[in-house]
Amino acid sequence: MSGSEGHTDGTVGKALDVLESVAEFGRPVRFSELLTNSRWPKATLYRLIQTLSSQGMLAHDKDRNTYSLGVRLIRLAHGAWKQASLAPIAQPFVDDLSEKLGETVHLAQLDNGQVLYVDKRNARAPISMFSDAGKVGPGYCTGVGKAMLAFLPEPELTEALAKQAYYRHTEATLTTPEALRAELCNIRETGISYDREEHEEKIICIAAPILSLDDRPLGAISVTTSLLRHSLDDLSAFETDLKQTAAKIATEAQPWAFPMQNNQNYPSTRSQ
Amino acid sequence: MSGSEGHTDGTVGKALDVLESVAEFGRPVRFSELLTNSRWPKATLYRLIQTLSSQGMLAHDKDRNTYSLGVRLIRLAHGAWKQASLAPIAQPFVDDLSEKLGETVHLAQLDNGQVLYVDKRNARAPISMFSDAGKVGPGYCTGVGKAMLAFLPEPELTEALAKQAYYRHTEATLTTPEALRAELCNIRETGISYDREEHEEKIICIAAPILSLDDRPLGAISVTTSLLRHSLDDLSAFETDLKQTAAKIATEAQPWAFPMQNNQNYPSTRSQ
DNA sequence: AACTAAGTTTCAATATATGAAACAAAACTG
DNA sequence: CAGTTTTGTTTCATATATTGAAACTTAGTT
Repeated sequence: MSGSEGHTDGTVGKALDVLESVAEFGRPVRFSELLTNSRWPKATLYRLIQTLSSQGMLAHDKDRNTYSLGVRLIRLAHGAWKQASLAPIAQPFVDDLSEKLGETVHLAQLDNGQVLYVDKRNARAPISMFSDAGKVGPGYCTGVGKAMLAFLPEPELTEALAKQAYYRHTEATLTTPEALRAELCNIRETGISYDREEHEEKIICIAAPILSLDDRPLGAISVTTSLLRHSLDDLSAFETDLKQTAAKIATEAQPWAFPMQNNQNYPSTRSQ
Repeated sequence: MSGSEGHTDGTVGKALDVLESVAEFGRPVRFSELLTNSRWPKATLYRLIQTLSSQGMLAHDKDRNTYSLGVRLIRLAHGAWKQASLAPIAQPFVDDLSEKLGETVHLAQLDNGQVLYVDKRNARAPISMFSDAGKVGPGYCTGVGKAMLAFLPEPELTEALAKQAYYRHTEATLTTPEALRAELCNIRETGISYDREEHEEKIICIAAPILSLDDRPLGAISVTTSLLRHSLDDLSAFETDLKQTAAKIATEAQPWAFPMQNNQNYPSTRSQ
């Protein structure tokens, strides 16, 4: 129910929107379920679904008459992850950092005002693949989100700020664009962003942006921990390592000349 | 250059085809490069690319005028991975198996006649996310591929066999549909499939299909090793564990009633 | 068997995509 | 730095694909 409903980009836009609805359900879904939530009439939706199924973007379960996201997406995403995400480049540096600090490390990028996690290392335990990469989170109340927003140049920043949900997750959540803007200003000066239980009780994090030569945010990297184990002051001890890692990734990323994930204005899914 | 060129599924099909071409390049690509490999005239391709970019499926680098796959795909794929892949369900079992055997374990599904890896555990070393999941491999010369093909019911099998590249990777590669059919017949009887250096010299593997109640292949799981460390005979010692793991995953997957990845007939990318 | 809901097909009206060709803007070239 | 080539963008009449109300079929209920 958020976002600018705007542009449909013809049939393709509609088809992608359908894909997004199926994704939102998070489970195999029936035609009629999609229909109730759909902006398009029965026949239109029906044909879109047929097309997507025949294309392998949706998988149709004949027995139950349900649709899920198709595995073709996984194949395509692998390509996206390799060519348009910082993850493959950042991998060794993220490894080093997580090993040195022994805490959970996140690597994220901006996607349409939201945070998209592209890599992660858990405190211990090797983690398994897609379960974490590909996840989305809010921009306005996460360490990585604020770190990237803080360095977004003006036209885009306003757009991104307008897309935030400003839902009060905790006492500490910043719930107005004004409060957020002030915080971002501060972050831009220090080059470091904190999440002070703004997204989840007892969970804190320190994050640094990964910046291009012209100071545009390519991504962000963060160290997350729990108040049960560390205080905010403890986190600040990670600042130097974090900034160094971010700098290394930025250097490495520069030659590859990263595609700015700009100008995207597809109807966003829920964003809290 | 392969596959059935056939169905375009209107604009949506064309757009997805463009996406696929960008994926095939594996690097940021210019409009003109896409144009040379494109079946559509300039203006058409141009508008498709514009639409895809505005939708976040492609990322446009203004400076270099190149296009890459967009991060939106990663978000969508996360959904696909969670709802349409065996990976989340199989995770604990794959963990157990890889820990017990100390060898590389692959979890795969069929996608349009090809093998799509949806999870992986390395012999040691925690591996990072998308770097492995999302990869594709050939069906006709991998352990998991043959394990799944062997249990494909007739109409689909013929279709799948027709999509194989039959490229001779090694001496041992089966390079004709006939030879493959014979091998599949054998696999169906034993319930176990071997890769005897058919894809890569010195690399061998043992695989078992993960079957639904009506014996359709939901996926396959394999243990891979090198001839430098193990013989084919050694591998057969893993048979019991492998089959048990496959059975456990199948049981767990049943209630979720898996979307059969059927009837897909989108123009396949290169398939060797 | 009668009823209801879910899924599929039809078809004329309409919106959309098409693509040849003209145009504009970069990128070379001498 | 004018001239030339290549690459990228726009135009517009035409062809085509999409639309959606309604009819229809099939599956599920009572």
